[in-house]
Amino acid sequence: MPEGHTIHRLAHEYATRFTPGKPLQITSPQGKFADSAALLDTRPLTTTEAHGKHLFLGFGPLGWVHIHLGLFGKVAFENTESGSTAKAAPKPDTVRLRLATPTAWADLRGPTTCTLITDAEKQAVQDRLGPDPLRADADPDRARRRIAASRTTIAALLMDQKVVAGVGNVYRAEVLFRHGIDPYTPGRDITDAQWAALWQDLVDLMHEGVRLNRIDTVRPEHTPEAMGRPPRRDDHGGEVYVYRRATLPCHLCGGEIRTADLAARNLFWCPTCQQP
DNA sequence: TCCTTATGTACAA
DNA sequence: TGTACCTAAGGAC
Repeated sequence: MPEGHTIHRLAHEYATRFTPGKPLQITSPQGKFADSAALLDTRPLTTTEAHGKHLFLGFGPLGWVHIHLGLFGKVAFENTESGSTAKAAPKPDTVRLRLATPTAWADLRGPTTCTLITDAEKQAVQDRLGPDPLRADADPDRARRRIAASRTTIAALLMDQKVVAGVGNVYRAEVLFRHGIDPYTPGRDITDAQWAALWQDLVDLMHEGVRLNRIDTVRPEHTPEAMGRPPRRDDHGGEVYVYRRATLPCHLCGGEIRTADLAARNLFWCPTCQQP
């Protein structure tokens, strides 16, 4: 479930479970990361960092493991210390990277990227990314300038990691709905006030996403309970206004949610609540 | 058991 | 714009 909130949560999880200092058994059961895993084996994880959808696991002078989950990547953590019985370890044949202590492990499967890189290479990755609403050092004006100069639609710009880092298909659809903005609005037509509100909302929503480990975007006054409707929860575990709700009635106006292809992704919006 | 789909990105043409 | 890549879940049979 990888948008930026997932990656920041993973950075925190890896850090709390494996730092500071304990030597780790580092392997690549699947083999595709075997050479680097051998280099890192028995070393401690020293720090972790997230920028947008990129995760960096720091191993001091040996560099960083750069992880990008892509669409399918997942990390499974297990602690065999507290639980009475360790869950049967899932099949190792797809595990790209395993960090393990005698009592805990973390298995990474299906990432689009898992490579050992240098400080300079890590910096180069980050230099290509826009501001991340989940990072304290983010400068929303950098994103603002790119958007203001662009004829590309705001829906496409929000997904462009060079513009804003960490926003994916769910947050993009939801934040545009929450501000009543037509996804096809060209970036240059987004006002300063609209951008300020979008950014602040992304900061709030994504922090909430980290905290809850899911994407919830429906305001309290619009929940099914508040609206007098039967309770519900979307497929992905949270509650949203438009994402993957094509042809269902809009929570606010009751009209049909629409979907369309935009840059090879599914866009969702309410044509009534999000007017040009 | 097969088919579709997915919260992503990179690269070729 | 199309395609390749990585994995697993859910639904149709």
